[in-house]
Amino acid sequence: MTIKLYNTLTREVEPLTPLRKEYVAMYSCGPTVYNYVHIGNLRAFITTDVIQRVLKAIGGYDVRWVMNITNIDDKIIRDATAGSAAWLEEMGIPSSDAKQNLRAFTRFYEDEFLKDIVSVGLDINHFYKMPRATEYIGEMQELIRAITQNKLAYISDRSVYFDVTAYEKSHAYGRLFQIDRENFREGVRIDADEYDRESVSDFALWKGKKPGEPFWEFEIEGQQLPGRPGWHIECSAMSHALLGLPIDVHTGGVDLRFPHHEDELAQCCGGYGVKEQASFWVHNEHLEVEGKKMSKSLGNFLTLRDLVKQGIDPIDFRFALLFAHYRSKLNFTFESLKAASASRKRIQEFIWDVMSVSDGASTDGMISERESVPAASFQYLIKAAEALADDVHTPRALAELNTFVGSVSVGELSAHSASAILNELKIFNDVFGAWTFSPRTAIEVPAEIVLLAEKRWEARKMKNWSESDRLRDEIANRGWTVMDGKDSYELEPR
RNA sequence: GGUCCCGUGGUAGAGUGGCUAUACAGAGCUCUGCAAAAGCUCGUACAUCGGUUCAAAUCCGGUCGGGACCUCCA
Repeated sequence: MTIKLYNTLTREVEPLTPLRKEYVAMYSCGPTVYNYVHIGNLRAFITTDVIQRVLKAIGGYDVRWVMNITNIDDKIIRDATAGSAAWLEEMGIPSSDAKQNLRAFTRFYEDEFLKDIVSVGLDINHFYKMPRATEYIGEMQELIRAITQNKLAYISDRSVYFDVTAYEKSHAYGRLFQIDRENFREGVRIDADEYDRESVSDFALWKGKKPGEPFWEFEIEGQQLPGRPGWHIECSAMSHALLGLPIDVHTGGVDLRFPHHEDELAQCCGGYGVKEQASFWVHNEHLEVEGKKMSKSLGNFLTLRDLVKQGIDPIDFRFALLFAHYRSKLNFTFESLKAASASRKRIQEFIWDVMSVSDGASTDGMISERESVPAASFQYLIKAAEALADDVHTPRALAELNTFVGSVSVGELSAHSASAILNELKIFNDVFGAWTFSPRTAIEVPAEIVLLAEKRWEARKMKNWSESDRLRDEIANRGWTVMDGKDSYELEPR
């Protein structure tokens, strides 16, 4: 199925035609590892994961997906120094070597990041590469030299800056974001750092070292400029090094359109001489918490840890996000999370019910069984797939999927049809990553509960309703629900 | 100051000129000794004011409200 995506470059939903025969090349801006990621960050990673999965499961493509780890930047340097309040015991003892501290500090948060994305349903095996910025310093320096040779950069005060004015003479700048430079907001700090640049729109490609900071040697134009890379350069260099330019899809949060992506694009065009860095630029909207942007001062700043502490299953969080389109702002509330959780369980129960009818015939990955799915219901699955192909419209796909579930009477299903349905649902789960197709795990019931239940069953057989109800209440008080069947009962945790 | 987005039922969230999702919660019913689970049914929502139109939640304008971005925030 052809996949359509909204492209920030054209402001339109367009069909994706991969540039290469073998695979779709996709690059996603990853985390800056100086803290735990918050749930807003996670939306970006879950979105990009789902896009990647749609390309595979619905588009039928192979995908080479790269997500970078930014392990060098101003905030990291600020926090990763000896004596910093942000330094945690788990990171070990800070040394006098700035680079070593940087490494210990960033590896810690990198590991935490990986744990977090895995728990919200990302599969590390889906990544073609997860490059660390500091491992591509050489490639970045190459690119900076190329840009400088093309007269699109200048050296000032031992740093290197991209010259936007020069670039604009031969290229369009502001393709992803309309910039109104005449009306920069008054009072906002224009110069975010202490480096010298000729124009406020210029940005640093390379920042000269300051005392105590980690640095790399850099020779350019016959000068030695020890320092570190600017923020935007890493994504340009790594997407080029690992995937080759242009790539098919570049993703990130809306806030990255400018300046980060705009500058990335300019660096690629100005340095590598390509017309495009990516065919598609895809940006996810932000997540809000209780109707407000997440911020520490509002006290609505949440990490995955905060949710887990409240007993929330990270997969429920993932699922809750998919109830909204990735380009809409999403209002995260605990109530909607509960709704998503119940909704996810309902489909899980359906899957297990169908599994119990299925003949277990595995036709994994084959769609030849489709005719076995009741035709009236099957159309909903088609619609669900179409919704996913149409700019990854997960809420519409879920609506169709729910309608599908409601349209199937599991009891009337043949074993063969049940298997066919399972195969179809597996394809959707390749996108949603929200369900399991392993058998229901039996839950260990404590012996005392079993004893009470047995006593109750006896009482019930004797039609001693009052005793039976009393025992049920007692079992309920201990956290279990009894469900009576025809000639047996089941216990479930409440 | 500039640029832009949004306001849909109790909640979340689709729809973007007529057919009006979906989920959760809630109500009623069926089933059940009573329950639970499940199934069925239901609510008649589109900020507000005006305009365009045979017809507007959907297009246009005003108002009110919320939000984002404007140099290193996903």
